[in-house]
Amino acid sequence: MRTRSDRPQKLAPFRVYSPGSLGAAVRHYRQQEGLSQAELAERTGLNRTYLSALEHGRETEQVKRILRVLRQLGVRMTLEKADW
Amino acid sequence: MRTRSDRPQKLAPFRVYSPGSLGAAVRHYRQQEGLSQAELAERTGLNRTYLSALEHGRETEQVKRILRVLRQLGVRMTLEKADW
DNA sequence: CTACGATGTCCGTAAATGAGGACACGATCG
DNA sequence: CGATCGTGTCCTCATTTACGGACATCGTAG
Repeated sequence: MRTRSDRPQKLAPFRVYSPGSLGAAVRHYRQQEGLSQAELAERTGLNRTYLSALEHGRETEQVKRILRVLRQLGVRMTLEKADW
Repeated sequence: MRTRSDRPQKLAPFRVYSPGSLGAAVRHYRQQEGLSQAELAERTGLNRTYLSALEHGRETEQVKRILRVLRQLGVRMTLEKADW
């Protein structure tokens, strides 16, 4: 079982409503993990340049399209640390 | 305050872990709104062909990349009806 | 000061992908 | 049956975008 010693901690969920907020969340979680862009890039097989752009909410027509669809449907997107 | 007459209803949140699950969620919410792909396409200014592909989770590289980053960071993405 | 790590950013290129239009199919309606 | 609607799918074209490499800046440790 799990002891409640060091609490799982109510990790605030991130509300994603734009490419910018998505990027901010990614950066937040990346730093929380103590990873550099380069390390995360390597682990995910992605380009560091891409990650930098992602965190800045740039180059993401795609994300905007999807968020537009969700907004139109009245759906909210949230990100949160999987506490398990 | 808010009366509990017609409950806000515990709308099940969707867990997004792949392009496919994202598509399934979009379809679910679209139908819940009683919209056809064509109508949603018009309202969002997107192409119906694109929406069809999106709902089918047609391996959108973009989404996969982002989900890969989130998974690597141990972050969970969820979609849910904004009940307001 | 010097060295180094982290990050922002620019460039050229190749690949991914959305737009638009068209056609097929199945279901429903009259 | 014929008409219509919703959706899947295919094609082509133009645009978008990620990759890779390189360089500049900034902060910090030595």
